[in-house]
Amino acid sequence: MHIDSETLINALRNQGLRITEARRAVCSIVARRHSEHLTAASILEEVQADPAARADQSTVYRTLDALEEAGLLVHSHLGHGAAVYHLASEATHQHVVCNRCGTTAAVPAAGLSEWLTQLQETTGFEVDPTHFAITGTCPDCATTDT
Amino acid sequence: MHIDSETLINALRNQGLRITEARRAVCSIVARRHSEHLTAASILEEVQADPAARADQSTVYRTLDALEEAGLLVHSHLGHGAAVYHLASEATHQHVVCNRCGTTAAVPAAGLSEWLTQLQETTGFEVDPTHFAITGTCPDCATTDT
DNA sequence: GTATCTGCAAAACTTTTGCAGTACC
DNA sequence: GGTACTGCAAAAGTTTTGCAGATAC
Repeated sequence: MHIDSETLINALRNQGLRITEARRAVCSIVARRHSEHLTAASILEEVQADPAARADQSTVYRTLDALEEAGLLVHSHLGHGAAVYHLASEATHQHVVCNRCGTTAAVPAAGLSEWLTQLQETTGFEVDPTHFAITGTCPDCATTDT
Repeated sequence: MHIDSETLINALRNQGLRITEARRAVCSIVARRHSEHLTAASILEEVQADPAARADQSTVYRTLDALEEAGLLVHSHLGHGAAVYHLASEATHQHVVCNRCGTTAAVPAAGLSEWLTQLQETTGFEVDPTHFAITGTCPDCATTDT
């Protein structure tokens, strides 16, 4: 289910936030590229590439924060570098990340939820299944170099 | 099983690396404080506090890298901030990290290994169970503020 | 003696912040 | 009109790098 730009904008409006060009631009990019691993840097680059919509770095971060506050967006740390952002509605999947090439793969839901439940019961933590990444070595890198 | 400083030093020597005061100092700290969540900053602080062993920031990082290369040390990212280092021999446990207060808890092994095996089979990744952190909200923070 | 290490300093990289001006409602 | 947002610029925090000099082997 894809969220469109308007949905994001409306959600911001419902939070009492003002709708500005910069926010429209960021929402538009986030909505359009919802299936990718968006980093703040790539969003920034795309916003600044559009002469009609340029927004400053700090504005991009502040907008991403606002979207997170509103519960529409989540970020996760997939590796050593920058955080990646996804729509909260799509954040139901987890990732394994290759620690050599950065390739990611989706973690199959099977088995995960039982384990998370168990983890939650044992530790008392309310585990957030959207904010973690698992590292490993992808099949390609594993064969390329033992 | 605790690794002592000499074991680390010897391993470095076996890699053909030179044994310097700075490396001894870092190895000593890592060995002594093996059970803690050591950050580069805390190691640096401790090294510099010892007048007989001061080492520069860059030297600390380079030594930690060398120990990782040698397979004696691993680092993981538990949150938004700095990486934490542990001895590879002790890196058999995983962590849940509270995304509010930073408290960590150990993940019980029960259930984990089956799930990891399953994950490994499905994705083809050689999953590294030592380098990931799971975020969530710890019991304290969950009650403090809903 | 020489290749490796070290210290220093500065840069790289991501993210945050202060502040004066702009624009949304 | 007033408050919230923006852009700019600079800072903060962690990690990396270039280089000249020191040191382990």
